[in-house]
Amino acid sequence: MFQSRTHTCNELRLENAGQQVTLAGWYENMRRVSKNLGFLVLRDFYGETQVVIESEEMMEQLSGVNRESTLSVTGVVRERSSKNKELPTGDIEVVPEKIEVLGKCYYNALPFEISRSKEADENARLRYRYLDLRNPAVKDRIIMRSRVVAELRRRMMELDFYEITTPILTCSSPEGARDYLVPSRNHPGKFYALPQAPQQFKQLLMASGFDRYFQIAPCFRDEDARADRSPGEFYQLDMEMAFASQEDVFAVIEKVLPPVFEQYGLYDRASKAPFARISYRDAMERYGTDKPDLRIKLELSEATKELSDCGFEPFAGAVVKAVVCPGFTESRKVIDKICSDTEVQTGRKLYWFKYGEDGALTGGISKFLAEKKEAAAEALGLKGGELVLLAAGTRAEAQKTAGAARKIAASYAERYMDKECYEFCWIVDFPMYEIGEESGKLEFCHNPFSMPQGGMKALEEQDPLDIYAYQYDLVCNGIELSSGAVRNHDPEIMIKAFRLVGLGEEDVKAKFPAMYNAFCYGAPPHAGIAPGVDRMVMLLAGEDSIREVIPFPMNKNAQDIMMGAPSEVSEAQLQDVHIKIDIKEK
RNA sequence: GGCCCGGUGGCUCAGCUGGUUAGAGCGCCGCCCUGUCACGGCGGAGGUCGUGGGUUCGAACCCCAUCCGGGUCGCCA
Repeated sequence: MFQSRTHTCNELRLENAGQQVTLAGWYENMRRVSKNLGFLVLRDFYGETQVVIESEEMMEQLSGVNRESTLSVTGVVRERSSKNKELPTGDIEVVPEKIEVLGKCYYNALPFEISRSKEADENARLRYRYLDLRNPAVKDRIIMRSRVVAELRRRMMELDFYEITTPILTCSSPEGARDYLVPSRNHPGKFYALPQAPQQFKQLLMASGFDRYFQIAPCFRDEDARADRSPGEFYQLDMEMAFASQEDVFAVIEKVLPPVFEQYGLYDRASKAPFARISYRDAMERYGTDKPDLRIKLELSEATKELSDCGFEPFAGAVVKAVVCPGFTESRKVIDKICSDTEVQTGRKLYWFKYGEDGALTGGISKFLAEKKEAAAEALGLKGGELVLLAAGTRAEAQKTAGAARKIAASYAERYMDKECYEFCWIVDFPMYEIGEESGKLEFCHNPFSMPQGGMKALEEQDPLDIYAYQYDLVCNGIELSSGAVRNHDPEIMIKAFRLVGLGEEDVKAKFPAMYNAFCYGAPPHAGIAPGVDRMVMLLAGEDSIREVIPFPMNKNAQDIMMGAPSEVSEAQLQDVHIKIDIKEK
């Protein structure tokens, strides 16, 4: 048996000098100064400690040991003659009497340098994730995630929410993302599905009489990955409240999230309750997106009336949206960059002109605007010194392009952005229905379980396209953290809502039998939300890739190249679950 | 599935308009160095330039195909 450690590698200080100690950890590095003097760095979960080698014998013993082997070091703590202020243990070193190799590293060339693994090839990092995670900078993200999750739990419980687990093996749901399927052994030809979210179960908990539910819930969706969307599986802070309105849900989130963001995030400022509430339509008009970054002080202006018939061909008969950038002093080069970046991102052209201190129009498309100068200046509130960026097209195209230009302009000119904070907002009043682009027919805009604003009366009397849902998104710094809704708990309203898109009572019963039946036995009005945990931690850590905050992430193609998942299975296993493989050749 | 970017020693990358023997830093090996802390100095090993085909007197570089990785659009109630 090896000697137990007496201290961790981040524990010893000057006052420990003279003590006999045993440390254990990874052999990170050796700075060899001579034949009989070298400085070995020992690293464990907690930190690192310098071990000074002063004998030729011990130097020789270690010359046969590869870095990243695990060692046990027993010796005496000594004050360093030259201290390292950068290191918590930098005042001392351990003079070893005995060094024992606990776990040999068999390779003298690693796939990448541990301390620089973040620069290594993604594939190598994933394949050797256990080496990647030895890098403190990588490991710290995972620790942070653990602390954030613990803090979210603590705060939810403090608000009388109960964490309740819901099934992982459940049934396939007809809407939404592709399911992950699990074949059933006892029921030939039938399948379980992994839940895309605990949506129906949490609503059933409400119908069961639970008042406040939450769960750090694993969710499974078989959809393609993005930098901010891990393939296959992810976690949500899923919550639901009975006898609750939209405002009740907002109040909980506004209480729970800002302190966690301030405590664990890059920035120590987060929005205070209440967060800004912006209707979906307003968000599109003012920011050109339904997930606005409110740290950017610019907003879109409407210039259709003044400019659509100014004689500039691309504006003719089009909606024109403008981004007015006051006090713009950057070079022509920067303006060109804003335009080209916007075009790359949206596929649409961005136009511009400058409004001088003297009221003169210069640059860009200014010569087309001479006649409309006064009207435009008034409509856009120009005072002098502005750069005006212009986008044209259908309303949606102009909004989207100007929205992108707003973000890009702010990224080139710092004065338009107070970067060092977390700006939350609620996007509310999403339309209940829309005309599907493919079908050309009326469809649910988001979630068929949402309560239409105005209830049955709205469904019966209003144009479906004018009906809003009690459906909301939580947005922080331009990132969508969550959708949520006041649910439709009334079977009659549910059926009516489905009727409008051409589905009937039988469809509701067939697709969501448990929920429909449960709601026929007296259901509480309820509402909830489910912010993405991975995405929140990513935002707090300032990481651009979601893989940095997941302990064992899959690659873009939903493969775990370390474990080899997905993998083939034996014929016997397939027979057990009544599966025949039939792969079509390309 | 579409589009964009990339693939060059173990790792990160440079390599111009196609032109001698494909370079650098890190790591590895050897020698030197008694206080380093990204230790330093000297020397060395290590390359089918993703793969296949083509153009050319000549290809890491140009063309075609293909594989792999990342990003993005579709998709994600």
